[in-house]
Amino acid sequence: MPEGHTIHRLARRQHRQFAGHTITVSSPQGRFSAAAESVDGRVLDRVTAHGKHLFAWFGDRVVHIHLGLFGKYTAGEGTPPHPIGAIRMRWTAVTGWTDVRGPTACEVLDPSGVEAILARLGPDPLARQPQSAAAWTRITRSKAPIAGLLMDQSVVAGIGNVYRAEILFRHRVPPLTPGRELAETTWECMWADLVGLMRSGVRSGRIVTTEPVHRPPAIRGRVGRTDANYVYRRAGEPCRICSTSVRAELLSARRLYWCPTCQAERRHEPGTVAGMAGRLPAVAPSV
DNA sequence: ATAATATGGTGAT
DNA sequence: TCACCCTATTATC
Repeated sequence: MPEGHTIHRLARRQHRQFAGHTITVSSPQGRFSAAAESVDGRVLDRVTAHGKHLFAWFGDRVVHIHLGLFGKYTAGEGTPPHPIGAIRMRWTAVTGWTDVRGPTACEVLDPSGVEAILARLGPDPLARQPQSAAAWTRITRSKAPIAGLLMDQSVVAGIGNVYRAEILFRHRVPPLTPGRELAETTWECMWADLVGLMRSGVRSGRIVTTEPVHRPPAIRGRVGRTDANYVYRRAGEPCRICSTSVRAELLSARRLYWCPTCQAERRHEPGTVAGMAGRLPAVAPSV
């Protein structure tokens, strides 16, 4: 389930488990064997993340992972299990092991290769010092729909289909609003909200975007799988706020979910906080 | 058993 | 806009 929060969570976990240790790097599946050899037996310095990209630094060689839609990591302590399925890359160290399956990208880069990737990514809400300015510059100069811009990793890095749908709902923004028609105050609210939601996602390992008041009481403190979001994957179900049937349509080959009532077209009113005013608190929900 | 689907991205047309 | 890559899980026959 890889949106930005997943990658940052992995980076943190891998850093904690493996940094400072000698790593045995292999490719049970074989497709990464040659590159694995170039970092095998090195000491891992650190693991970093930007957007959906993961970087494991071994001196001047950097393993770059992008999980894509299907990629997954598994990990554990002790000796690794017998390989089952297609394990592209496996690490083993005295502290344990980790496997990755199905990544879109699994390659060894030099630092300039990393720079090239970072250069084409927009600001990441999960950065230590989140900087929204560059994203706003792109949005306010574009006539493309805001729903598309949010998914464009060169505008904002780390948002995926869930955060996209949910952040638009939480700020009552019609998904097809051209970027240039979005009020700056609305964008500032959306960005601040993204920072909170995604940080909460890193902590919990899931994407919970509903406010407690909009979902049934949590059972044993656990938010139900079907109660975690407002519109994502809820096509045809009643909106949690107004009961209108949630709609879904394909936009650039990705399914877009929204409530046609809560996110209705409305006249742009410069200088007003069109977003969360009077509707949702400007804080991330407690999970 | 087979098909559809999924939180993503690239490169050709 | 489309074809395609990657893998696992869920839905349908």
